[in-house]
Amino acid sequence: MLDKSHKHVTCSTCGARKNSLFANNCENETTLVEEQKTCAFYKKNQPLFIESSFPRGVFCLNQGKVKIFARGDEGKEQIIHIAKEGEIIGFRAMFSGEPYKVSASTLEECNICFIGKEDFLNMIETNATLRNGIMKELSKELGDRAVFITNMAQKSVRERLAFALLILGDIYDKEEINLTREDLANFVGTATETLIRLLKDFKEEGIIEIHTRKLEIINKDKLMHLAGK
Amino acid sequence: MLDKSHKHVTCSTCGARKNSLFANNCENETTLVEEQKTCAFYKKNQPLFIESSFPRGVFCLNQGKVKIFARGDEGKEQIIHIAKEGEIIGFRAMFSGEPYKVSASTLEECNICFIGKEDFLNMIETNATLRNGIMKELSKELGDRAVFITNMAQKSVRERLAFALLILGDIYDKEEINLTREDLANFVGTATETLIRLLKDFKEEGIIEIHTRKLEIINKDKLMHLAGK
DNA sequence: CGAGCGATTGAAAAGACTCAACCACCGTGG
DNA sequence: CCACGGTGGTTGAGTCTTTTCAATCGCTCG
Repeated sequence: MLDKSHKHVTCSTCGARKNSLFANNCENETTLVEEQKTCAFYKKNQPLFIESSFPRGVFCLNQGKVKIFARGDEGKEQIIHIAKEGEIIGFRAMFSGEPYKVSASTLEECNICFIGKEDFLNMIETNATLRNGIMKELSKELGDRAVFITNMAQKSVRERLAFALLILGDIYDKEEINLTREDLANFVGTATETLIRLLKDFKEEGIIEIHTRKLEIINKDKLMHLAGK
Repeated sequence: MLDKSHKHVTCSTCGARKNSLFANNCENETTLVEEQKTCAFYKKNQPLFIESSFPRGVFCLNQGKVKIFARGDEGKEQIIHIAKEGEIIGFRAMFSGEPYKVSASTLEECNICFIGKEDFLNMIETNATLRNGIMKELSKELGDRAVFITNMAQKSVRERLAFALLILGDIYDKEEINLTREDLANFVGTATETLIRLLKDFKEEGIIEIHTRKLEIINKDKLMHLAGK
């Protein structure tokens, strides 16, 4: 549980920054960000931004998990990515000149800082290291999404679930995976019922443990094999 | 048919450049590119680069169409994008530091120029307009791929085919769509047989005309409706 | 003219989805 | 403290889309 009273995060002492694109900022750059940002506590299931609206800045995730998702024609969510501590969220739309093509929403209680568009773009313009980091990140994600598309198109739901659990295992690291069945289904790209049946199979095969809603990966090797790696 | 003897393209007179990210280059920048690039004629079905190899530079498509695809575990291609005249190909891997996650291969006879990695990265570093164009492009594609993923996960094959044909209609512009059934199936993300059956349906519904291998879109409105737009 | 690849068709099987019902846990308010 | 309502989780049955496999066709190129 987060300390809800502590809503202000200081960049210079921010633990999440070490793993972020701001990691290589020097001291006066950090101070600059510190002055420009605002900071807020988010409850579970609160939106950061919504598809088709226009971006006003970027979000810096200090604590918690955030889902990035698009909505299909019937309104069903497709989760594209789950962001964890240290990630900067929403910078894509800073450059594209388009409205957001995805939405972002907290999966749990979060501490999130905000940097305005102007400030962020200025930083990009003047700080080559940061800029290169951003370009690298954009590029990496683009590659990841090519793989994601291919998985969606060619793998069975069972294989995709295995793949998804591996990704989630990394994201949740030492914690247990903690998502609603619906969110997990929307990440895998399947119906909730199908997902539940497959989880049961995985459990019976000794691949995962199910602790009510939380999932624990028992046999990572088997998962990797299933995912086709 | 291309004039195969004319293998050299001059940037300053290159028609494709007008629609490219190099469009805003000033004269001496254009001269610079001109000096650095090499130029080649490609036959049909020739690879530009292959997944998991390391990038040596970027490709500038002067004439023709190029498919960008990933391979699934069984080797089946998933076409992610089809590039046309004016597009710069392979710059993602310039920044990511990773090997290519996709392959590129010509779909027809092409004229393609090549700019080495060093030269390209220098240009990016010094030319802010070009750089911003690249960042914008990376961002746009990232957004497009979120939509692509969602379509794959949620739409039926029929809907995806409609969607694909609309995209192809734009890419082939005034020409007729000219792909093997297999390539089209690998773009839509389905089996070749399924694709063929659906094409037949579309034809019977007066949506497309089939001229042996080439396809002509007759009723774009109906397609848009089918694609769920 | 024949080989071979790409295109097409049919039939059967499999995977996944939908719908409907039911359960279980949790927080709320009486 | 307990009944209530609601959300999220689970199960079963039936249906439908899509895939797979096998066979045939037909054009094009050498």
